[in-house]
Amino acid sequence: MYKDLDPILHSQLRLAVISVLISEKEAEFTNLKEITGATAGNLSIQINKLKEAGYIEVIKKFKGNYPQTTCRITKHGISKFEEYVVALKDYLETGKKE
Amino acid sequence: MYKDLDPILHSQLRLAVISVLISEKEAEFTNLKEITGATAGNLSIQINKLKEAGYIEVIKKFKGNYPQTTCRITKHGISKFEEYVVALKDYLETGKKE
DNA sequence: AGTATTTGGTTTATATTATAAACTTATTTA
DNA sequence: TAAATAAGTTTATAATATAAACCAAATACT
Repeated sequence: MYKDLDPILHSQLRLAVISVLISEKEAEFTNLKEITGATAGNLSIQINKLKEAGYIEVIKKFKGNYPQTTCRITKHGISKFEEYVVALKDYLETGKKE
Repeated sequence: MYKDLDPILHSQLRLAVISVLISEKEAEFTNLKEITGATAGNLSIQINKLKEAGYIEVIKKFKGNYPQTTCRITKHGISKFEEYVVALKDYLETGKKE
């Protein structure tokens, strides 16, 4: 009961990024920015944290003349997300505690 | 998609407290401390935040010679929790976004 | 051609949160 | 009567999140 919630994932923006990457497998910075409604600065930092933690990989290329940052979830990221969802269930499912 | 997560509830300890109070309707400080594994200081602060936000009510009495702090969830707290659970689902349910 | 604006970000600074450590008041127990 | 325990609160510090400022290059205006 009440296992610790992974602090990397228990953050609205990082969780949203991972959520997108779980269902889409790959997403660009600008796309993530639009979907999440985050500011570029905040997104930049949170993407870096997810990268540092090994939850995502970040690929920097050029698309035409502009830089392009693409994010992809890693296996580690997927399994951490799954753990997080399981842990969180205990907090959300009420009336089942003893 | 990706509605904002209530910052009052999107906190491991406050969420655990609310989760307990949803299923048990009433709990004492020491009991919450034990269940959540939190330090007394942290719990004291988070209980106060929940009270300030009107999510719980705090009743201070004496049990024998010792002070006793009892927490109870309010209607507002219940509805906020329900909203939070709904909002969070979008982050957790994968492969259903468009 | 020169300047303003946009794109796609990063870095730095600040405000907010969470956590831990120290403290308080009173009560038991040795 | 000194030490330990109970039940917290307050203060200080560390961690996070957010916003604001900045940067380099590209494109658009005039």
